Amino acid sequence: MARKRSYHHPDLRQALLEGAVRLIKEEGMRDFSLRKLAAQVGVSHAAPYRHFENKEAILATLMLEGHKRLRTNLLDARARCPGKAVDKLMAQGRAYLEFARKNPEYLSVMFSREGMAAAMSMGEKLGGHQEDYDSFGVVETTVKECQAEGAMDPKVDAAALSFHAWAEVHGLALLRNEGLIAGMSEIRGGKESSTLDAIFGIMRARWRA
Amino acid sequence: MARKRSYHHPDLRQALLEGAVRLIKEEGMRDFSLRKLAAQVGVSHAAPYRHFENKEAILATLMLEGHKRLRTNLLDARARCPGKAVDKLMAQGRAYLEFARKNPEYLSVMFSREGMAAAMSMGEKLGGHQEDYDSFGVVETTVKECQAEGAMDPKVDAAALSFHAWAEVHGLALLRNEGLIAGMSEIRGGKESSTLDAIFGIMRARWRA
DNA sequence: ATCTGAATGTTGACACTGTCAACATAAAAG
DNA sequence: CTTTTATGTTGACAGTGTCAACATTCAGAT
Repeated sequence: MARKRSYHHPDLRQALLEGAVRLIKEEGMRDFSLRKLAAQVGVSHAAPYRHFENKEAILATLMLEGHKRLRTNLLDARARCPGKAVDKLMAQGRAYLEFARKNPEYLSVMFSREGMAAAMSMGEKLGGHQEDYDSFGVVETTVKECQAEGAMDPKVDAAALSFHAWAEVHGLALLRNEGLIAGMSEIRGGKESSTLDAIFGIMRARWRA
Repeated sequence: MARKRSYHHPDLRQALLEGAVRLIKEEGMRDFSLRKLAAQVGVSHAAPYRHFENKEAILATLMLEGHKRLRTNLLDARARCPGKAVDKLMAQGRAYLEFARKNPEYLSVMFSREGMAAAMSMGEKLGGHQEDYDSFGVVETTVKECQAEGAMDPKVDAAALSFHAWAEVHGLALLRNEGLIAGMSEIRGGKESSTLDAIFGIMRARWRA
């Protein structure tokens, strides 16, 4: 019977965030509730309000955290991948999908609700480190490299190209997370992984100049 | 003061579905509640349970309805577009985006929650008309036409190609519905529509054999 | 060390939600 | 006309997000 923690929690804010991730992972985004979270952390049901304005705020924080992690994953993928910019872009696509598979709880938060609207307005409060959460910017940078290397048309708007690449992978990640790809693959007697490989093959071929 | 409707509603089930769409459109998916719906339709808070098992069931029905509508939109787009299969595919992409813009309430339902899982299991109850809800199948058919016309590699799995095309547009629709594209375009001093046009230009160029 | 104010945690309430059981009424079947 | 079935209503229950009032602990000034 570990003696009850002191009246003041050592770092409740952090404990709440970690507990939220765990809870969402276990019971899914839909059943996530503040009261359960408070109970799980071992604190009364209104305590979270000393650290977060409301439920949305804690989710928004998680969303920012997710973009931060995604960004480092993308950066890692680019750094680890030798070769041309196009290959780096493909590597980032795979990293995105892997992130989505391993952290569905983050992805469901990152692109739900008013989405980045809350994150954006909150990002301003966080001081000058907005870059840290700019996962999209990583893609855009790589796209520009592709243009510089002549793999993509330099006359086309880089943002449009980046959005296209992003949407391509983002849509794929969502469809898979909802089980659509697995379902379809099963119906046709195949496996999800092979279907995904095929799709990436198509992407690769299409992106080559 | 129209006299109070008879104790038995002429067609409560349909009224509930229509009311749900209206409510979701007005107040957004998040604030949608059964009790508000019941009140708006002018019926007591438990009445909906005579027509739907629970809240999810009514949303699932809406989801099916959405896929049905999307499907007809895609079919229309294909029928209306003369020319090669690749052009028909592009037309379907634009139709998808238009549907997403005009019916965000449907889209948010169609691809939320366990998504199609509920719809699939429910679709079986609806008898042999499952095709009517198979919006994905329309895309796959067109892709196969592309292969037959030599615009796409016939050796590549048609399902993989279709998923790729679907994800491409689906991701785009979601990013736009969340305001991301509009936001980015604004930042760069452009308009959402022109950004989208650019993206479609890219898609078209990439899909050409 | 003591007093004082701010930070943090708790309790109890409120309005709201989804859902169910018990009841009431209308329509259909016999 | 009676009985059964379909449909709508009322009232309850547990659970939710949120707030105000209260309690406790910590930090800084005296």
